[in-house]
Amino acid sequence: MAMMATNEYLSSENTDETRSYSIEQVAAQTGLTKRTLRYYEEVGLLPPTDRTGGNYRRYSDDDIHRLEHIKRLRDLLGFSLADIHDILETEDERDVLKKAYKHETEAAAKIAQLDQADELIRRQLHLIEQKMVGLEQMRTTLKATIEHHEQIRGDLLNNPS
Amino acid sequence: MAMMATNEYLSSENTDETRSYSIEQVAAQTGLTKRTLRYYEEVGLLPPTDRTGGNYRRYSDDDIHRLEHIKRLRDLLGFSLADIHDILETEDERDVLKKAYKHETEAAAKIAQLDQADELIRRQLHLIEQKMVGLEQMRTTLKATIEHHEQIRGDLLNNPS
DNA sequence: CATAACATTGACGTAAACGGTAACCTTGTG
DNA sequence: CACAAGGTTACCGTTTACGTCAATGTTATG
Repeated sequence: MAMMATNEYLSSENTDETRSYSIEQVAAQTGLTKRTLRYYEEVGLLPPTDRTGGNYRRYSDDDIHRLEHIKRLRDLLGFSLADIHDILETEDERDVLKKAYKHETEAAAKIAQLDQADELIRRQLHLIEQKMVGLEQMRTTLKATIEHHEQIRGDLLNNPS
Repeated sequence: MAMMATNEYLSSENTDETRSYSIEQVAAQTGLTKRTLRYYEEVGLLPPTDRTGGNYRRYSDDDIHRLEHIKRLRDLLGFSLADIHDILETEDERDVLKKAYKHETEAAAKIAQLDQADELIRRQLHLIEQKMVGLEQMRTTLKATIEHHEQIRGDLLNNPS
């Protein structure tokens, strides 16, 4: 059943390491619908993907990582797509800074760029930590209730009046 | 400036401890709009409030607490109103169990009820912990980046080539 | 007790985040 | 190479979570 898997990722002259995937494959892998994938591209969450000669979208591994990141931000953290857009923008900006950084020779300028990047990161960190405090608080409350119940159970067994 | 605050919460024969508030007061206190307050009641997030003779809503302290709880779940934790509805339902159910619990004399039955309540709580706990893992992961990544930058800054100062 | 300030219920409007369908084009497979 | 399977844009529909009148009734205050 798993024999004869000879050529599979060699559809073109793709001898190197960069894979590419159809929209259906990406949908299956990420758990997003094809409609959603197109939508995210439309609203600029995902940079325009590569296209085949026949105008078919081709997704890279980086695209998939970005999509998984988006999904985490959306589902786990409850950010709106607008929030996510901003967050990804600061991350992209970080990448830009990183590239500018390499071409910069003045140490002082380099440090200034690092400061600028850190500022963006700290804003995100603050948002995240705020959310964590809220979650932590809820968790503590719930756990306390469970432990309280545990204690009551003990009492009931020791003194079944 | 803070003198002569004689009668203020004595609009009716309200000699005891239960306060009541107008929709505008509640809106101011909770940061929700009046429209939102009515909407939350409409969709069953908030149980129908008391009304005055002229059909004006009157909110209790408990109502305010519930609204603040809803707001935390919504803003900090990014739950949808549907999610929140479920969460509050399990909490309400816990209260119901608690009351039934008091009228129950069989220890075995009491323990069964505790088990049932715990089941609901654990489901919530799981949801919350899932979100926390996601946040934790993001936070770690961001902090690592900042520390990395810190190290680069050090290198730049020691070796300003 | 007049009247300004506040409340009530519709009813319609809207932004976000997709779902679904139509009309048409591309690609892999026997 | 026929053709089923899958892709594209375009466009309209839907749900969620409210915003915004409008018409009307209520409450507080001088």
